[in-house]
Amino acid sequence: MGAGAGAEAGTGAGADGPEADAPGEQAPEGDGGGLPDPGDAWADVTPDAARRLLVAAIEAFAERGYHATTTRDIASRAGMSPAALYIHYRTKEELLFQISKVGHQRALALLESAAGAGAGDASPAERLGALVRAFVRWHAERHTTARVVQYELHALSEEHYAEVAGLRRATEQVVRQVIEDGVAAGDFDVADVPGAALAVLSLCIDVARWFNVGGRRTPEEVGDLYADLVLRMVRPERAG
Amino acid sequence: MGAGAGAEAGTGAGADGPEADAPGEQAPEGDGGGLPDPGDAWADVTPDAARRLLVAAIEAFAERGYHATTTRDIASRAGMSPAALYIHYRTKEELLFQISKVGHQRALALLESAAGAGAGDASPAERLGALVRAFVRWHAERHTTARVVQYELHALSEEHYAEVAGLRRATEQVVRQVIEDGVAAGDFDVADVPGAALAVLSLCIDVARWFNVGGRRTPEEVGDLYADLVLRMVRPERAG
DNA sequence: CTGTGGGCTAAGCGCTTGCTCAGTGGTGAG
DNA sequence: CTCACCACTGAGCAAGCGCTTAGCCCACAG
Repeated sequence: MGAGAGAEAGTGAGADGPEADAPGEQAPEGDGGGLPDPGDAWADVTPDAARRLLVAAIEAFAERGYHATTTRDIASRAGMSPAALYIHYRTKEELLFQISKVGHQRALALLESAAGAGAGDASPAERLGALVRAFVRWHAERHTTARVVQYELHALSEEHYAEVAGLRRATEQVVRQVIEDGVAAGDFDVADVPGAALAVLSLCIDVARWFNVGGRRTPEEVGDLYADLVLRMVRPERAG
Repeated sequence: MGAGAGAEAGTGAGADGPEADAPGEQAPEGDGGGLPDPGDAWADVTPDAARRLLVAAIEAFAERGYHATTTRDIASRAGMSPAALYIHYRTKEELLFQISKVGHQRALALLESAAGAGAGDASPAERLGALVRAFVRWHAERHTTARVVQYELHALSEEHYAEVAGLRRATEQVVRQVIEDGVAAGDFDVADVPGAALAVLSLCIDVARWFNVGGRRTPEEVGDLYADLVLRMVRPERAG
């Protein structure tokens, strides 16, 4: 549903907005509500209690980090007793894995769809622009989920990490391919394709770190800005 | 006992190296050795025991995160009993604050020196290139420290965070100023200066997340690559 | 009505956490 | 030598952790 208040702020690198940051309370919650992140995005998770726990975990992990979040914290955010968590998830780590796996899958699907948009007729520049716009918007709009997805990897078990790492490699491959297509078509001038792909992904991912709903840019604005910057990075110096 | 083997691994967005990720061993270690990160960089911290604890904490926080690191872990890496930590630091959080504060101060000093290099005669493009090269190299070479500096902010107390946030704002201001100078001189074509500054900083900072010593690029190579990409982002489309 | 099944809770187990404190051992002044 | 000094240790405390268990409640089948 989009429309949220979006924008940014962060303090990230020094951020943008006033100095709005601090662990926030946020989530107005509720059906008609505003915040677009976890609420409706996980509507397909059933049963209801499992979804509430998942959403609560996303918010807690994003705010405090996995290790600083207790199972009691998650359960109480979901309005349940601590023991209820273990009816739906075997361990706290499995909760994180679910969030991470599904989050990565959705981000990858989004990227593939944007990169392949109008497969036959879209130019590499259009495809790269669409890809960046989509990926940035995802990291901004869903920055609560994205923070868990991008910054809590180290807390996964070895096997779970390996599974997620595969999705991450696929993600990078999509970006690399679009840039390679542009180079092959003569539309891009890029000496180091893997390096450029790395930079593009890095730029998009880092949005999750600094983006703040109270800031001055909407997810759409950041997406447009970044798509422009990325296209400048890869275009030949003298446009032709 | 100097350098413990430290460090970790990337996979960031898909990282760099082959697929080298997973908690890695690497660090050549030793006094004459290779790893440049914490060892000699904190040589001015005294007494000796306080420095060993600080270096141990940097490595542990970078590998596992602040909350997943125990005081016993830090102490044993430093070759001491858990109680010894409290002779030199009041709390575990104060240890983090020392690392974060000094790390931010050094990064800022580095940036200011690079941005002001040859103050009078260097062009904005040269200054921006030098700035990016220096900042990226710092995040790559000192990526263990940089990871703590950039990704453990949330674990600071409110007052300590506020102090560090001031340093971060100053950091952003340096980048913004160089870009503004370039725009004023007609050397850069940037519609949104704060937005471009944000992107530049974001790109540099994220290096700490994905950089891996076992990867295929040296800090210098990444610095050169990124300086080139950033200059393309801000240069007028038809170079003049 | 009785009986069954499963989502859920109160209580709590075993363990680890950050941190403390009485005491030890080595060093340097007198 | 004695003695104060202090970095440091061994032992351990209170609190909080992830997770388990026994049993409650209530919808639903018969």
